[in-house]
Amino acid sequence: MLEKKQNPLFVGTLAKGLRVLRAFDESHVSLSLAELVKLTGLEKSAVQRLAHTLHQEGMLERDPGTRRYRPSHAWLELAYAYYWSDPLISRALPKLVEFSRVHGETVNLAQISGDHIIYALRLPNQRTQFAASIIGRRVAALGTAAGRVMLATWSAQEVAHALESWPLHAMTPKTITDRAVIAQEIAQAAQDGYSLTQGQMILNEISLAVPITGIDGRAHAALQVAVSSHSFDPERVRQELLPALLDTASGIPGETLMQEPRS
Amino acid sequence: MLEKKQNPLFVGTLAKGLRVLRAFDESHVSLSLAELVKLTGLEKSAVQRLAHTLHQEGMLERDPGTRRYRPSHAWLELAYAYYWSDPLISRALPKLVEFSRVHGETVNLAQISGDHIIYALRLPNQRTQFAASIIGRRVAALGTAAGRVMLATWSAQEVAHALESWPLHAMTPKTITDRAVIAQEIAQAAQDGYSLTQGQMILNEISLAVPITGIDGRAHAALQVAVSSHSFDPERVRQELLPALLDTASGIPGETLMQEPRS
DNA sequence: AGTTGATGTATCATTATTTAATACATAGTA
DNA sequence: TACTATGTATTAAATAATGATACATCAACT
Repeated sequence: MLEKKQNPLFVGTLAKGLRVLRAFDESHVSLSLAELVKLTGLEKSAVQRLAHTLHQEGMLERDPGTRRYRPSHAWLELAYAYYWSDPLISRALPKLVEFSRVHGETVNLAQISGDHIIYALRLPNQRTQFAASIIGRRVAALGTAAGRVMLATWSAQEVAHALESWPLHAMTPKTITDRAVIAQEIAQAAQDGYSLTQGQMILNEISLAVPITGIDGRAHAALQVAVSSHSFDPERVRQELLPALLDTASGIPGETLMQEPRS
Repeated sequence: MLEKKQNPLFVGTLAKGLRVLRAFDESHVSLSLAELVKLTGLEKSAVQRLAHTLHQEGMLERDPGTRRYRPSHAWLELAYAYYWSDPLISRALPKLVEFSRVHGETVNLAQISGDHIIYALRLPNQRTQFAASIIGRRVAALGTAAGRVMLATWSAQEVAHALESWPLHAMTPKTITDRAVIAQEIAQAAQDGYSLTQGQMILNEISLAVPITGIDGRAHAALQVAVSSHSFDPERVRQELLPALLDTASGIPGETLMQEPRS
């Protein structure tokens, strides 16, 4: 039915079901059948059946009154399984907790995910925007200190490729959209071993990121602290937070050397 | 192919795909094709196709060397969508952050989910077990202070039903498995407005929970603090933490009165 | 009240898709 | 080298998903 022919191993029905799940996001917190039809582009009958099945299987809640579908607790259980599956998480979490406890500032673990970063762990400390406090958020990597400091550990070709092809979205009036400037920032981060941004995601926010590097020196994750520019200026961040953050990051091995044994 | 006949709206293929996803948990962090076959009970060919599709669609990572499948970052994105969809989360989060900042102790938001509780928000402060620090964990409700204090706001019939039919698993040598004793605890919690347990989930841990009640007085969520019995005794918890926790919980409305508008 | 339009629900013949068996490929072990 | 377990590829067969359609329900408007 769809124009795109695939490998015979491809199960279209499952892919469609996933499209229904992924229709939910921060601007679509609950969806009616008709809305699902619009968002997924699937047939009304198909959405009816898929949503029914997802509901039966406990993946979607349904409001009996409005008949709208919502994500279920199962979506949090999946995150739980993810956390166990990613070996970096268990190594990083205690260090983040310790940093948060000592410094009382917001600290995050970001991982590269294609051309975005995703926040895998967040320990919010100050009042901040909701989106900036919850895990799973994806942001264009080039626009973040975390993304830049990871790129700073990569090869020149990889950086060049990222600079010309990765997306970049203006989030605040101060967001840098000039890729040449970002190239500079990455080069600077490569020298300094950290990246610091101001007001890129949220106004009046200073963000400091350091890489979590593996044995080959390449980073796929970064530690990041976010502070308000009302309480900090960049210099104070460098003096008070940077050494501790570097220290914390160095205590987190960036790579696993062995595979999991059979279960 | 399965013996169970369903509503014609039920799409079996999608349900099978979900079974593959749900095969991953804390003791199955990565799975080979053969292991997926065992765990899901599906045909090898089916698993081959479903896993292939989930991989194509970005729901499963695959190690090119070992050919084992793992959860992908998409699992965290789903949690992100969940957080936006549940209106309690955005109301509770800033209060939890504030509590955590002021008291420096671990605080959680638990929600009832069938006969289990699920930890929807966690702000760990002290070093503690990994499982106790990450969101999405489900625990038998009767065995937790949070579950008991929620039940304490329910009707006598509901409590009776829960006491006789809900599961209960011994996690530590001190775990109470006598349902009569738990009945007592619930009755006590109904009087006190809080529930306090010691060493039920983790030895040397004291857990204090208070309900988040809606206008009808029934709770579907609870705030819970966990402290080490090395630093606290129950009396000190009651004196130092309980008033603040009650205060925090009372600042979180437990129910929404209006529905979301169309998108 | 009655009409209209939008949404959710139910049914069913058609056929495209999944199925499950099998054969082949590859890798690790004895 | 042979053996076993695991992953991959290819089919014919028929099951199970499809999508069109009809019906039901509800809200808004005249």
